[in-house]
Amino acid sequence: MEWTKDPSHGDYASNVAMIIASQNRKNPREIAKILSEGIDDSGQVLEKVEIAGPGFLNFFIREGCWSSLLKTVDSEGDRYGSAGFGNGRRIQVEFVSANPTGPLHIGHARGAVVGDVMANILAAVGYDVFREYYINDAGNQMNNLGKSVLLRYRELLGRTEDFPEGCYKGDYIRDLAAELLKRDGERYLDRDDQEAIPLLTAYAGGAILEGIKKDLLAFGVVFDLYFSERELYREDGVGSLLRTLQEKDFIYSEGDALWFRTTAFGDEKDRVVVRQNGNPTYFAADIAYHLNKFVRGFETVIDIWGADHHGYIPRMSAAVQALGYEKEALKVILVQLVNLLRDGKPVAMSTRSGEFDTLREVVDEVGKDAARYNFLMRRSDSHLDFDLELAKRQSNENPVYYVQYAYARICSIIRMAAERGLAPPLYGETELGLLKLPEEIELIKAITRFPEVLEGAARTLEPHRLTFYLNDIAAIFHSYYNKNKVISDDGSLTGARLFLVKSIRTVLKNALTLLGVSTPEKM
RNA sequence: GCGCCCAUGGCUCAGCUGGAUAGAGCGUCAGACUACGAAUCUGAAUGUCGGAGGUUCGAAUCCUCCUGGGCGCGCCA
Repeated sequence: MEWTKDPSHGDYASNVAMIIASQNRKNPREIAKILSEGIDDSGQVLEKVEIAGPGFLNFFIREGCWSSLLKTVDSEGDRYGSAGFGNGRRIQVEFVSANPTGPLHIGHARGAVVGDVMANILAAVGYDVFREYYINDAGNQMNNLGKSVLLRYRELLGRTEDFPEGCYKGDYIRDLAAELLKRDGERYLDRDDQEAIPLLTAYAGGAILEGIKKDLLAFGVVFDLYFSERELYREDGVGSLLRTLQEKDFIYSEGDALWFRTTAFGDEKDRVVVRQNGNPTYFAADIAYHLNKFVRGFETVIDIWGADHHGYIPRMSAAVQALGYEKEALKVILVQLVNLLRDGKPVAMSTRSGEFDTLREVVDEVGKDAARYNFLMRRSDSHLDFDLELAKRQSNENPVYYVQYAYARICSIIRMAAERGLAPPLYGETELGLLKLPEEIELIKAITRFPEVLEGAARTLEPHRLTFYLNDIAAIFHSYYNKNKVISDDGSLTGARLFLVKSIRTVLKNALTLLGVSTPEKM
């Protein structure tokens, strides 16, 4: 059963007769006829049922019936649209998870919004959602961070050394070094690298992570837990994982390294989990982390990764299966890179250029609402152009305002009505049968679609469906608004229309809230 | 070389997992404020859905090949 695109096909249509026919090699129109004769319309909602085309069943709903669909909007209010099919099952969304080696950039911002909104959506359909950030605070890159700060620190004290490959050159490193000098004085100047680097790594990593948390907060993104990779090692998570895999005979030794037989689960080659030098790989830690997630009781685990990591999926999936979990227990959403533009021209993504590229700077410039909305205007696995000037522009080129404006307009109407002593009625207090203009029926249908859209977004893990839906319903409303007056001399009609626009407002509010976008009553 | 993703109007993209005449926004052109907010609306033009086969009642959607792009193929993370 689906909504029709063409009114001449009725309101709903079903292709069920064609499906049955193709399975039984019968004439679809005859099946459709049999089906249509057996329809139980005890609720008297059907105007007529037609058999059309190759065997479609087209359902025409009686005019007066639509408004009854608005009852739930009224009774559910800010819960309208939400559902319970998640059944309280525990689901974890892991996202951002950037190394604390530098501030978040624009690419992380997209992942942050996709993850955050995905979590909101899943919570709205009844899952018990947990948001988590995996801190890669172990390994070489962190070491390089500490080294970078040390070098800048010594530089400040007049001791300049070569800056090796792999070290971080951003200005924030100089800032960290200067702060350290101010705080701790010269005590690291003559320390051995082996001694000094871990200290500076801990210092810099901690400071950067605090910055990341603040930036995310300003972006409206809050985590239930920041999970530390180092913590995982400290609790022997990696060691015990390796023992488990060994017991299950998924590990073998070759060339002085330990290999994980991921090919047993469809990976194209086996992967190293312990290097020749005895250190576990990043992959080993990541498996241990995922095992930890399942042990904590999450039934489903969603990872949000940059699309450049797509090649990593088969081995992670293999690991999950090797540990005895269903393949479907791990779901990966890939988020494509963002092209940052200014007036159509690419913004240099280097930190040196002084141009905008961090999450913080972008949010400061264009605002949280515009940034978040823009990141959700495409499927997450497709490239996204993000134009700073366009995102700031308060015009029809900027879809956030289009939707927020619809919301503000409705608020304005309701304010205006209140000045005349009219409050939007409750369901049952008004004659909704008066809403029979085609645009009004269209609006009611659009309102009705919201729970379906939300459910679809949850099932497919596609948050962009909400923005497309919002644009849709806002457009129908704006058009209606320009053609018709809500407040008129006709008291009954005014009441019915106030109820209608109030219902739209509820949907806009609920959907925008899921996106983490504000709902201003005046703009 | 192997693997994954993508190709839809001038531009940027949707297309509800196989349905009816492929839709939006931007841009272009022509219009609408003495009426609840013009950050809005109305109308017009623009398509061999990259190409070629195949599957079937029916394909932008599924299968194969080709072309053209992106990404991945580390004892990096």
